[in-house]
Amino acid sequence: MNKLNEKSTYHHGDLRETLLLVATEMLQENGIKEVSLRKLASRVGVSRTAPYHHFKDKNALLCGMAEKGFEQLHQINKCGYEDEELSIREHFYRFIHDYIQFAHNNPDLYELMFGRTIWKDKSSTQELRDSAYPCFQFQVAMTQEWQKKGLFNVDDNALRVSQVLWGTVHGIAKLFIDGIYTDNSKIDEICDYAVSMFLANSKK
Amino acid sequence: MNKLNEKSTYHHGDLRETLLLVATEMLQENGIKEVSLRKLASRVGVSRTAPYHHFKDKNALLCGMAEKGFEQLHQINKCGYEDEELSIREHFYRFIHDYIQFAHNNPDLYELMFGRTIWKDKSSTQELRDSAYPCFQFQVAMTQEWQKKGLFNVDDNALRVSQVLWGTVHGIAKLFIDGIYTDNSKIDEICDYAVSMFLANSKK
DNA sequence: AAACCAAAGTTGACACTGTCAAGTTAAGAT
DNA sequence: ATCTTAACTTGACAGTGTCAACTTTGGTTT
Repeated sequence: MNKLNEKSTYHHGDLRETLLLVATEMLQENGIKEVSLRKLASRVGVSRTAPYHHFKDKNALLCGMAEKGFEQLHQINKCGYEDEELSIREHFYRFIHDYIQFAHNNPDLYELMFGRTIWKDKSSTQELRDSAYPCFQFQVAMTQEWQKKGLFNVDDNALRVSQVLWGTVHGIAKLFIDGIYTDNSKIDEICDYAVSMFLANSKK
Repeated sequence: MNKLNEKSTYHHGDLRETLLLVATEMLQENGIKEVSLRKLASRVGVSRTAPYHHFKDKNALLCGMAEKGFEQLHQINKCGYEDEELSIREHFYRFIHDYIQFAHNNPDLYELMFGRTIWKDKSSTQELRDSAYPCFQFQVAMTQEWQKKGLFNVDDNALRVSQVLWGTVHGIAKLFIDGIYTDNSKIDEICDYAVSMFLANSKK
């Protein structure tokens, strides 16, 4: 377990974390298609099947990577929300911009986090859900807070507002990172329009 | 070339179409992960590499499948739009509902049509683009028409309105079919809310 | 009618993938 | 000093996409 003494190569010491790290590197460099357990293992300098002592299968590894992604995104949301310099309206702006920016900066990770591969067929691990749900819930809580403060109609169901809101942000993000909206220079402009649309009849 | 005389088995006669058809069946049955060229070929009753005479590679086959999907979706949009019984507002309702319904009915096909696999890295075929772009453009044209008729603010950039609108619809659809929004019974409710949100300060 | 060509379909081969079973190493507890 | 057990390795298997070389066939040209 000595990271300093590098002599003992048989036991890696911190393989699980290293695998997650390097796999995420590979994901960002060449996309999900190039993330194979064998290439990963060889790049980390370990045998083909070593990862199986830390992850049940490839799906579990992918879930682990997505998990870290949700922690990042959650952190970004928190930071924006806790910035006391901003008005409510600015908080809302910032949420949308930061969210889409995150997706744009980490397209393959974002794809992984929200993609079918991980979520359908109940193939998500418990750990993934434990990291993703609080992130989702934080977004609902923020929306609720904004609603209370007059940004949205208080009569509307808060969950629905938040679902439509997240849908919009998620949809725009995906259309960009999947290469269907191709003009990246227009991201901010589209974000701005989305914001103004949501706040069209807000009193604040 | 005789479909009736089934004796000559060497030449299939209509392999390209059959491959697209059966591949799409496989997609709907067991998801993209179970669509392999070899299983497809064997199911069609042809050798492993026969498909290569009709599609450059697997990607081209997938593009071909998506192509058909866009034709379907385009048709659905047209049908809804050309229904003369409906008011403008109802047309708008119908577009959103039909769109999300299509995605919900064909989750894997929808995933394929709009996913990274096909669009990123310029890996889309010319034929796919020729079938997808008119479909996208029709949606922009509809939005423009609605804008003219007073559903949206005429001062806003029509392309932006349409991009945000499509983003919302696409995002909600994806969150459902990817298994992140899990309560399918709430689809209509969310659609309704999205519609009312977009038309909050419409004059019509 | 004979010869020919190009399209359509075949088999063999290769490198790559995820994953299992069985064996090896070594770190830490008794 | 011994033992347990987690971490790691090698060998093996079935499955994948795709290439090259070969065979069959239908239609066109002489």
